[in-house]
Amino acid sequence: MHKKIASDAAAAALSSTLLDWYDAHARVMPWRVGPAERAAGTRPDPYRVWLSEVMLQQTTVAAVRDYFRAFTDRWPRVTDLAAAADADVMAAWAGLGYYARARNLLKCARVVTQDHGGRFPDTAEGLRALPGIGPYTSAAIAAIAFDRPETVVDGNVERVMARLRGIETPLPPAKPELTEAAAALTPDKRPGDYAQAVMDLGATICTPRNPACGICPWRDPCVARATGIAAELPRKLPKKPKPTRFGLVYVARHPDGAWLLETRPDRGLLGGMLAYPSTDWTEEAPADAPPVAADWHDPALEVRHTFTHFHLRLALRTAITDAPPARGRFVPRAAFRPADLPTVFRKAHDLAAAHLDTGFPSPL
DNA sequence: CACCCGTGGGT
DNA sequence: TACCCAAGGGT
Repeated sequence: MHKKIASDAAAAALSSTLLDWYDAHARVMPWRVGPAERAAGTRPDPYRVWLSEVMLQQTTVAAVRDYFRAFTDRWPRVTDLAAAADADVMAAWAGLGYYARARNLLKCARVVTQDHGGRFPDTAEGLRALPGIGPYTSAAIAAIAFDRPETVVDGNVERVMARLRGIETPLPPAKPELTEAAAALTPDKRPGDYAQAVMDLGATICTPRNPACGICPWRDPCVARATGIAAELPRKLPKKPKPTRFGLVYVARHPDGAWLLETRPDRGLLGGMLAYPSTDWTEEAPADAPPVAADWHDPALEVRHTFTHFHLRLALRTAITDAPPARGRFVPRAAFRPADLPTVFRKAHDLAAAHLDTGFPSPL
């Protein structure tokens, strides 16, 4: 995308300083090639770079680690992932959030396998055409896996550039300006290490709240540090308040112990995920709409959960019935793992399971 | 372009 | 508690 590279001595000195810092402080991560391996000529595996970058979208390193290991243990190559069942991949992603990423991950693996012979395109443009790969991820894979001098711009880079250059334009309007600042510093040597260096800097030193300017490799050239406003940058436009929505969630068990579950439609919130049947989630309390005929109980318990753009309060309903469900299917106890549910439904499960174990007249 | 789309940790 | 934040992409 952004092919402009460091063109003057000052920019080259800045990127060189940061690469020196990176060589001394790079964090160890499961998807990174260590210095010894790199010295031996080992290149990063594009599949692992891609998988880690998609998992890391809007997500912390700590949250990703175990998922990355689980995925690469189970599906070591992109062709293995392409051959996986949709439900297995969605279940393995459960809890990580932004489930469209998992749907696009699988689409992408299948396109790479079927249309590209199992090999990822080695340019940002080629990568950008794949499902779930946008401006950031295409540049990151091209730089890290294929040594292309692409400019990688994520939230860390935006924050670091705003401070380094003292850019006070608020986000998101500042995006083009910050991207230009980042492009002017991108080196043509070791662009992948440089990209990871800026992101590591943002994650460990140039942090959102209390930046550790005293130990920053860029403390001397940093404009915001000089003017004392580092912690205030980048400025951001105010956000819209989150409304609260309400709904009912139905947890039914068959006398044989099976749970009544459904797979949500591919599009929209929690798309493609395993779930308990529920009403629509609306700002006015919705009407009761049980998925199966039963003597439904109201345990007076509520699940509270906050999504990206609204708060949710779900009233719990429980039942035990062997009636044929109008919606969803009974999943045998042995075939159901609560960890396969997205978090809001895992909360509902935990609440219902505790209730069914104690206060509910259950034959189970 | 504005909006939609999760989650867990930090303050 | 309530808010902020994270290695964004799709529509």
